Amino acid sequence: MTDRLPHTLRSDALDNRERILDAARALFSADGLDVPMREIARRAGVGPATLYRRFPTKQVLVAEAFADLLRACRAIVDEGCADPDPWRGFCLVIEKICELHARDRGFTEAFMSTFPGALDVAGRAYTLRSVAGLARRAKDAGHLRSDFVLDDLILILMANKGIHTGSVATQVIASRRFAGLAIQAFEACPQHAPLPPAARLASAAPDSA
Amino acid sequence: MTDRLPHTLRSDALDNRERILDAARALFSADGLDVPMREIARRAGVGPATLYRRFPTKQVLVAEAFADLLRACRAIVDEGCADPDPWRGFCLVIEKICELHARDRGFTEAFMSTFPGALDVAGRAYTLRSVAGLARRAKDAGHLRSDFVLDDLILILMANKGIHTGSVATQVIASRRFAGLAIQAFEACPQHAPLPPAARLASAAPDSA
DNA sequence: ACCTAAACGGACGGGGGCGTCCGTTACTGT
DNA sequence: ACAGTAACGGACGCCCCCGTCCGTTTAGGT
Repeated sequence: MTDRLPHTLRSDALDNRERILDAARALFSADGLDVPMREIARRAGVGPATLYRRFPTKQVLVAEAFADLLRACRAIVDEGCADPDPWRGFCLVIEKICELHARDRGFTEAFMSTFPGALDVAGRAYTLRSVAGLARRAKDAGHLRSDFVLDDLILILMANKGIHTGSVATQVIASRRFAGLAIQAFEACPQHAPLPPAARLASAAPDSA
Repeated sequence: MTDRLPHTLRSDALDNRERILDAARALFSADGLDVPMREIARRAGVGPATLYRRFPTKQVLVAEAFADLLRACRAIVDEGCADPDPWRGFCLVIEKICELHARDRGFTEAFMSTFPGALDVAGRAYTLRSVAGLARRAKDAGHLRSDFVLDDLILILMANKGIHTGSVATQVIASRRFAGLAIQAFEACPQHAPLPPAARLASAAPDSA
């Protein structure tokens, strides 16, 4: 290494980085995002300085820790959009994302931007647009109620976040039940009473659905 | 006053007590339960010691601060139960309680026993039983879906808690919309797909509904 | 084997919340 | 008016978290 600026980490550094991410994922998942940085460091078997050297701010750590889970989230949306039956795809998105959030408390907080900007906004906007298209098709197929707006999905996700139980197991069960209720509410139905107006929740919503 | 143990407070003490409760209500309502005790004291214009003298623990303060709101909550349930149309009463309970929670963040946290034991369990159990009776009648009338269980109501309340927005105004709008969706999901409907099983959330539920 | 710099982590100072003690203030009843 | 005591609040010590510095260790190229 005769050159400056080594863009490659030393083997031990890389190892520690991986252990830190593992520890962060485990703790965030169980206890939410507000675990002390030092506890992550302790669990990873490194000093606080090492943690801060690798991830200068908590947001960076959160973003890196949940990068693949966020990818999984986007994959779910893509899978739903790929379904030939738009209503089935729509239901699948709700069910799977609710379950994902039920399994990981930290991810939910990160996803809902408790830490603003922790997750990339660009991808989020794109994902929202995909879901909007899916909803459009589900409406045209006559399965999704016509007064559904994208904000309703955000609303449901936010609401799902509020479900806290003791264990992850019951959390998942409760969340599944909730998703079932939500789907029921979204399904087009002849007796269809008009809903109260929706609140504007998503920042970007060019045409609402 | 020649006797010991004055069970009556001095006038200034009583005044301060009232100001503390007001400050606590205002701050809890806006920011949730985890505002620092000192900030409540500061806002009330008293020293920290006075606050701790009057309310030895935060739970006591919370319980006293939300006593009347809790009464309002019970009044809503009573009103719903008194409605000759059980389904209308049931809807009213959901709508009003959701709105109440939307208006006061601290009350929601207290109600959901983020602080365990902050609100009296006895009254809660009684209230739950009342709602159970109401649900029973709404089912018999054929308006509430038959697979509804009391835990679903808890679930909805927990979910409603998860809805956070910037202002109280949008919070209420969002919560109203959510209540509308919940009611829609609970309404008996011919196309009625079976729901995923419910999780056990309420501690006391002798016969579930 | 050796040298260099990357990497490490113990330790520090700062900030904030908590609950309590104690000297001072000011109600209240005579 | 006065005494006596309830009530007050500034200040203290404790703990936990944060982010950084610096002396030490160790990987990795020669």
